[in-house]
Amino acid sequence: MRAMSPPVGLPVLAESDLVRQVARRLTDAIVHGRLAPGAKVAEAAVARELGISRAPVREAARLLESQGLLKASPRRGFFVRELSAQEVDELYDLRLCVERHAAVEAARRLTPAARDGLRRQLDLMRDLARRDDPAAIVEADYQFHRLICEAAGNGRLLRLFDGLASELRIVIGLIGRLYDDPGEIARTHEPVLEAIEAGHPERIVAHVDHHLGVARREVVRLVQSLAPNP
Amino acid sequence: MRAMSPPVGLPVLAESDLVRQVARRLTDAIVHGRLAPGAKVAEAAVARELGISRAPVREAARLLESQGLLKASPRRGFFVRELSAQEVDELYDLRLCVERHAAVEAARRLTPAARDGLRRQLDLMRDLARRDDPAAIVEADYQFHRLICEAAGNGRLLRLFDGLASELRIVIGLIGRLYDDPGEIARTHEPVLEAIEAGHPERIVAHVDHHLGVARREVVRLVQSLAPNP
DNA sequence: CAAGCTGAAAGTGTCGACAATCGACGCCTA
DNA sequence: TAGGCGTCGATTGTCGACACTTTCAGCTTG
Repeated sequence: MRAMSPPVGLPVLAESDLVRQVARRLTDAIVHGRLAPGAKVAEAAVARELGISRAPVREAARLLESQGLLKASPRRGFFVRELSAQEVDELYDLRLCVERHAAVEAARRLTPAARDGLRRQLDLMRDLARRDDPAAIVEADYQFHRLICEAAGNGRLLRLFDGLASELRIVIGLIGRLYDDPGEIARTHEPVLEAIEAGHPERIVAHVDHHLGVARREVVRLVQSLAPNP
Repeated sequence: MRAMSPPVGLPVLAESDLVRQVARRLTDAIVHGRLAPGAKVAEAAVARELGISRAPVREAARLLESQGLLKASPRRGFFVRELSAQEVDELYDLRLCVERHAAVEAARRLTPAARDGLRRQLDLMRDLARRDDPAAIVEADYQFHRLICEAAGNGRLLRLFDGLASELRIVIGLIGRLYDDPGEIARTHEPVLEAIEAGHPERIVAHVDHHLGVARREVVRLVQSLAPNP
């Protein structure tokens, strides 16, 4: 039942729940850019590399397809999703929609613990900005937004945010350095948190809009510069 | 540049993709109540019934799991998702968030064609209300909201709406008769469309809020009355 | 009579195999 | 030399098989 052939290289996966593990590994490879957009994900190759059979790989691929990380082309296989500038724009449109709501809700039911978590995350970002570690900053940025969604107290909203964010990571992981001035991130996040703490819905929406608007323009522009062909 | 042979080769050959077909059948069975919430979906049984092997069934089940229609329990199989009143509430929260945005965007870029489509859909609902066909009314209701999301011109938003709606269908299909007064549906939709045509964001949001708020309370109440036991 | 144990049946997780299909390469034809 | 056609290898879609788990009915026991 276990793979008998001695596969070289990668550690053989533990049994059961292979699907989730494969999905995690593939996701990781995609958001970290080891699998570039458009790259083919051959089931046989993945299976060989992990020392398992193709069945779990196929199921994991379906999972990632439904999350928008892979694209299935019948009879041809799975490919890492390619995001056009317009699709990135659409994604940010939804993020705006979702995060406005999340921030307002988070303000309505802000617990001291959630507030502290957000403050700590902001401090962390300021710290990372000083050290100039682009990857860590992007991660911390993501976590800050995620904490807001978490504080909104709607589990499904959080899942939705994760889905949008993971799709965006396809391109963001590629970009590497998202902002020219790392310190800018902390500065644009701060008013968002302040507005949440103050609890003024209009100010919250305004600041979220501004912050995401800046990020959106940046990412869209970078995506366009990456793929300038029609 | 090469000249592609047939400029319009519309009929893509029937994808021999069993997975999609199985997914469609299972989805159908769930939203039409033939598979009740909590029911076990045994792959072997489904495969036997359809005369195919288990592999495509498993993949289809994963697909539906990611859509929230099924729930996977490791080593035990797949079960039709059970929605608590709170989860339904959360779903409506997201619908509110998404449909507000969709309606405002739809108003911003309303084409005559989209406007006509919405008007026709409203007429259809009025018609169905007179005939008192609950299932058809629910379907027409769904289509009206979907048209608004379509008019918003964001493909991903539409997919998101479809996801939320299909989850809600688990319970709505169960309820059967959603409103006591069928004519009420048309009446609560009308101001939404009018606000969209008028193009006043605040009025749009207000009417969407009101309409969905009514529906939400109704569905949540019915779900609670259906499953008040632990 | 209820509770716990036992064993078999059913079902899942995974595997290797096989036919159908796709893409690429090279050959033939103008 | 450019373009179309057939063949070959590689990959996908699907299948049946097997070991391990879970479930459940029937039996034993307190």
